[in-house]
Amino acid sequence: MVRWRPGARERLQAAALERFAEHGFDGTTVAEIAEAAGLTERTFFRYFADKREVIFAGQEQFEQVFLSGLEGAGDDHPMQAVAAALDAAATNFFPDRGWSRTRQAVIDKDPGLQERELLKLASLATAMTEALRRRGVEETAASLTAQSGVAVFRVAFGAWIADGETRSLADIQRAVLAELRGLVGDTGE
Amino acid sequence: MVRWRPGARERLQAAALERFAEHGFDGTTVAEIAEAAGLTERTFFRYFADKREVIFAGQEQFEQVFLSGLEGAGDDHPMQAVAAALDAAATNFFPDRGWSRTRQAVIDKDPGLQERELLKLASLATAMTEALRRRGVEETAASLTAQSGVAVFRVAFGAWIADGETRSLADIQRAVLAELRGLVGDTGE
DNA sequence: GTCTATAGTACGATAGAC
DNA sequence: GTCTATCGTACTATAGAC
Repeated sequence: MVRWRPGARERLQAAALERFAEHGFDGTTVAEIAEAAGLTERTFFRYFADKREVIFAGQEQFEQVFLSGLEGAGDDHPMQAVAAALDAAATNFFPDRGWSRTRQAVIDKDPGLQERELLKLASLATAMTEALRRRGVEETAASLTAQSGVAVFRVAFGAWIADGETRSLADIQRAVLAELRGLVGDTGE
Repeated sequence: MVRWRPGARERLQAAALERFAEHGFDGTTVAEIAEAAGLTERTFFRYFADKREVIFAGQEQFEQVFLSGLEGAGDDHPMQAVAAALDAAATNFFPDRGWSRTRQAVIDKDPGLQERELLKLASLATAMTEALRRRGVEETAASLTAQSGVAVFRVAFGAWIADGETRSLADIQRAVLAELRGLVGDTGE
């Protein structure tokens, strides 16, 4: 007989997503999530700094995939390094489109979760900015490139989980990036 | 003898910013802010949905200036319309660099306020996306253009409030936009 | 694991302005 | 009388302190 079953973190995350999807984020208390996972409220907060974090765990890994993609890129134009990072992220991080759809539907219904998502994406942009700086890219350029990359990811991800979409995330990202080039590049000043 | 002084909202905002700057966001309670404004906690929440909102009031006006700038633009390339919106916003909305610095310093110290700021900027991007759609711009292009515009604003605003900076926000924005064009446009695929 | 401060909600009471 | 700004109280949940 074990004193506690392993995988507490994962059980909490699964229970949370399930209940959020059914009763909404505000309609679910931390106590309910903990109980469904066979734990106490106190334990929940040992794993997650706040209630929202249970939806965003694994962020470090997510960021890491982008950064590895960046490092792996050659000594190219910064925007090409970001393109490589997007490719690396798409092929290494999103296995299950259905799960992504459920999770995003939960987030899209709650402003508090949207805030947290934006903070995570901003943190990703900051990390990419710093990585570009380390490659010798100047401050403003690094920041703009990183933010453009995140914008491409956001738009592409939204398309990827749309109903009926069958292309891979990597394919969509390449298409979106090409479109961005056309939009921003030749404005015929 | 009047029962209540006018300008309750403004008094609350001023008291809040002052105290946040001195004791931090977490180090200030709603009750303290209300008391400093000669009101009660209950009244605070009549004006602001939550504690963070007191820092972000006037957002509708801010958004409106961007949208007016967009509408005012001719039948140009979408990115040029966004450039016009940025110009309009810079010339009509930021009178006091010192106040902006204080406010931003408060925000930059608190992740909760950063989240809210990102949500507001995302809401601005959404509004600009919809305005572009109304001009006949296709969905993905509208979203990318709007997000690029907001990215330019963020980077330029950060530079504008930096120590020693003397250029106008409008000037900085034009420079940043030009840099973005160079970065995204000619990646020599 | 218990205790507590704070944020935020719900419903209601009061009282001046008109 | 209606409208609107304020305040009172009681309550729940989050989150941090002990």
